[in-house]
Amino acid sequence: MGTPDFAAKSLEALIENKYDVAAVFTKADKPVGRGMKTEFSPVKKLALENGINIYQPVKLRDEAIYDTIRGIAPDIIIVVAYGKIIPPEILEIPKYGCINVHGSLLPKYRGAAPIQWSVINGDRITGVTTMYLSEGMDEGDMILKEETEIGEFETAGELFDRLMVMGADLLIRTLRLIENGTAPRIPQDHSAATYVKQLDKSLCPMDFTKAPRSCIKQIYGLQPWPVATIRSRDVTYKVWSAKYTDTHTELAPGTVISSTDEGLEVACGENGSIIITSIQAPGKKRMDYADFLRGHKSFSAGDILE
RNA sequence: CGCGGGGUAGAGCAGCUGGUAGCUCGUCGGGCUCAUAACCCGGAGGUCGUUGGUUCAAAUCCUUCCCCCGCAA
Repeated sequence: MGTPDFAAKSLEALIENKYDVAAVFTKADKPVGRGMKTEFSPVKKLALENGINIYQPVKLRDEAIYDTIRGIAPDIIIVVAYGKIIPPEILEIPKYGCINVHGSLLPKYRGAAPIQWSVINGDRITGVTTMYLSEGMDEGDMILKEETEIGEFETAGELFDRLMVMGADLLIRTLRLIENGTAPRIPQDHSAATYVKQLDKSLCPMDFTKAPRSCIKQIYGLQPWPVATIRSRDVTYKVWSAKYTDTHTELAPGTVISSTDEGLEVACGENGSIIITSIQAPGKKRMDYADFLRGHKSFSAGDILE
């Protein structure tokens, strides 16, 4: 059961490793994207290509669904980013239970957007965890974990792509342990749990009162969506990349220090600054700051970014 | 038919109440200078996304299609 790319990668691994995928559950198709065209989810596309039965129930908490799943009689149910809560009645059906692949080192970052938050918060290490599903949100016993370092300028999207590969690999290793009956059940330390919420645009405006590293991490953690922004003279610009500086300034956070081909240097918290090197104006595409300067009324030193 | 913005020299933009195109940077040549990414002079470089139409005349007005971007999901 799953929906986006992250889940499709795991499904792909199952297929490549000759696991018998009896059925796939994915969210109902709905209009998406420009023009509101209806696109199939990545998981559905992959399932179609491989001739796997597809189910797209609107709600799972339904006796008819339970019967359907009992009819399929799965040995195990694998849930990856399905986007729905699995009712306890379903958890009881497979003899080996239900397992999940999560994009963080549990119990840290339970919830919706663990990968993005690990970047935004400036973590240096993150990873993926496989676990048994329980009734609580990401509270089940853990099976395997794998760690990885987060690059200083790695975007959440890039990390996402790496973790979905790691996750798929970890899933296969987890299944092998379960098949051998040697899979551990490691209870989570619930007192150490943290929860993260889905990202939204309220996180976008740059908060220059924070330290330079936090500013940098805000920029890279919000990619590819929803993307950090700055605002000046009633125009909002997306900020795509930035670098550190060795500047020490007394200027108020958000003040433009300089605007050159090198980039837009802005004062941050802790008397530091960052230099924005890639930006996007409304209706335009992303461009290097030097290119942006050619045809736009640029920012000037002393401007205060909102 | 979900809403909206845009496709003009290598790059970024202006022109768009119609008269065969301009700015900044880059590039080439020359000059100035101890010197320079500075300054001055000059040159090259454009099927104005595509199709058809209106007109004496269209980048500018109408039309077909393609592509990019934002919102919304």
